[in-house]
Amino acid sequence: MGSTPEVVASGMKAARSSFVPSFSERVIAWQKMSGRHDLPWQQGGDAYRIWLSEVMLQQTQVRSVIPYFARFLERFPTLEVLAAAPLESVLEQWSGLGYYARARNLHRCAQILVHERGGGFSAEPADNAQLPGIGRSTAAAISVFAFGSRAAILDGNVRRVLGRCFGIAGGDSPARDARVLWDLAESLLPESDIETYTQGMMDLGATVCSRRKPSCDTCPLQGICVARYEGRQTDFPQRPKPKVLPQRLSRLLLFCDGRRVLLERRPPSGIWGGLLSLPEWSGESAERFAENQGCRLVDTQSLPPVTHAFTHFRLTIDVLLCKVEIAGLRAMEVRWQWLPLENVAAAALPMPIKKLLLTLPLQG
DNA sequence: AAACCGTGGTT
DNA sequence: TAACCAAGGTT
Repeated sequence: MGSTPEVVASGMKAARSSFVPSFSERVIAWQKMSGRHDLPWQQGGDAYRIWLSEVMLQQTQVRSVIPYFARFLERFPTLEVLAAAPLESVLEQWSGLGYYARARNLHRCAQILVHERGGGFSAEPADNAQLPGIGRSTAAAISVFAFGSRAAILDGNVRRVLGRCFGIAGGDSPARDARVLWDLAESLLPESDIETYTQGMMDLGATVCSRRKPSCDTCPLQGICVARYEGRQTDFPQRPKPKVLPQRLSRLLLFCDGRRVLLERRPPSGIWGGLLSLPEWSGESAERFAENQGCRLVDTQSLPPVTHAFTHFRLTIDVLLCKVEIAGLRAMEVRWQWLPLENVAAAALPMPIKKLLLTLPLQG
């Protein structure tokens, strides 16, 4: 019984189409073979760990996050422990990781989940996107990895992969680009294997489809990528014009009696919001400042300026080191705190301040 | 819409 | 070394 030409033809057609993998099939196959599978938050990830990792990874590289992730989980093993902890201890664990609104939002989010939302996340991305610190992409990632929901992420990696593969360079309207990319991301979702696909898009962007030197020869999308076809990989995504960073100057006081340093709680919003730092000095006399803090000024010394680069400005820090004797414990406002030197490393301090205090010979 | 919000590593 | 870059969200 030979096959009819029609059967053969349709069979060939079916066979042929199965050998032209779809976008998602390419990503999934690549992920299984070449993606990352041993990141700490990929091991038996419950929603709490997945959420924590996604927030820590916002604008932050994997290598930087790994030690913070482990320490944070050791201190706050569960969502309930985190919700019950004081914000101060959360900021202590976050110290050095940057973008401290993430830590404040994380803490608030934990309390909302525990006290108002039945103790956990929803499988529905739109629900989770209502929570503080969780936008559309992070909400989708949580729903995908914790619940297997079918939702699209659009982080920097996915933007770059899609922008290159489909030749979306943008330009005049970032809002329109975002809408196009989100629609594209959703239209490409596979019917199954959503976790592998989502991790694959992230890993592809992080390893193969990198910003400067993409490894197109090992890319599963090399046959369908517009940017590669046109040799314009580095045109995607289009980068905004660099702006001249403003220069700011901050004058800080370092009061130390040989055993403790005087710190001031920063306002809850703005740069280093909610952290402890050295008190800002408006220029009044150091003697007067000392008097107000209930201590006697023994010696002062200007330290070499410290420079620090933020995303949107450069900061020069002038520090006046003041050796003091604490005269008496007067009632201070809660924002003031004498911190023992041995507690500096674990305190909720901005990194440049922590490094300064750990570098200086303040003992004795 | 655009500004704001950290830090460490790479080039 | 200065500039660039990295798993965004909020206001």
